[in-house]
Amino acid sequence: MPELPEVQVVINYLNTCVLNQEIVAVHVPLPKLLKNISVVQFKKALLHRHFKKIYRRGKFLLFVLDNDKVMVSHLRMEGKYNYQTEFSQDKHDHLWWEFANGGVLKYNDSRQFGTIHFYDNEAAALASKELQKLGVEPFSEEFNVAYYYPQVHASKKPIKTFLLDQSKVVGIGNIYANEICFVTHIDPRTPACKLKKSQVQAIIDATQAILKESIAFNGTTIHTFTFSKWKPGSYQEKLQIYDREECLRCHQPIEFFKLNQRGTYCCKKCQKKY
DNA sequence: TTTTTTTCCTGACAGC
DNA sequence: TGCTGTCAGGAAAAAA
Repeated sequence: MPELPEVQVVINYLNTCVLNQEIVAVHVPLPKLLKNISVVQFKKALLHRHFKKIYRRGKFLLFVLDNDKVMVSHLRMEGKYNYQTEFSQDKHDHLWWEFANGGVLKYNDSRQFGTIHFYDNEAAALASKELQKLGVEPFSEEFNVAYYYPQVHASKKPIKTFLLDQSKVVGIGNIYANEICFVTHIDPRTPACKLKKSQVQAIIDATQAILKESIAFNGTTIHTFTFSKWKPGSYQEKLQIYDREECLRCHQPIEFFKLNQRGTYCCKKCQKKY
């Protein structure tokens, strides 16, 4: 389940293998993946072009073509990219590009939740319905107390749910939201508005530290599918509370419950509710 | 307006 | 073995 670190790792990977290669064929066996363009138009738009720049905004991947048009991909739950030097089709490969050098980039998505949009240029992509409402990047200078605290203070949502809100700060998903609450000793159910400025600062610091460290470990891989050629990350070994039964700090059993339909972990002793 | 619930989808797994 | 039910979760849409 890709959150910001996983998407960044994918971006780094794609930049090593598919940049500046001429696309000679496009296959889309699952047309519903394409949200605002037909299969015919999509193929026509990509044929004989190449990707000149690949980067991310939040959890969205932007593939900029040499004619400035942009493909925007969101992996949602299980989407993944695999590059192969020789083509072999795996189960759930829903889209792939063949390059002039013989390489193939495949998009694989067992749950079919991922989306692909297509825009005339970067400005149009960034102004689109999906990207336009995104909040600040967690590694940017804009992600600071002056920006975040007033919004946290104005919300009655549980803090963990608030952290997942991509219109405030992008990139945090369920796993890292759990980790951030644990590291900052805050019960995930605490209403956001109850938190002090110093705690919001601690959340900002923890968010940046955790996401950064996870990228260094190639992200978190919770579900590994045998058909995937994608090299899994190893940050799951560093997770302090997600998927654990006993607290690393105090060895008490960790409480597990659903908070707004999301699996939530909390150590009653180490995390305080306000 | 803000927050919560439902929906999308398939594979893994538990229980019978 | 094989069926049924439940769960996982990002984000849009619908409901409260």
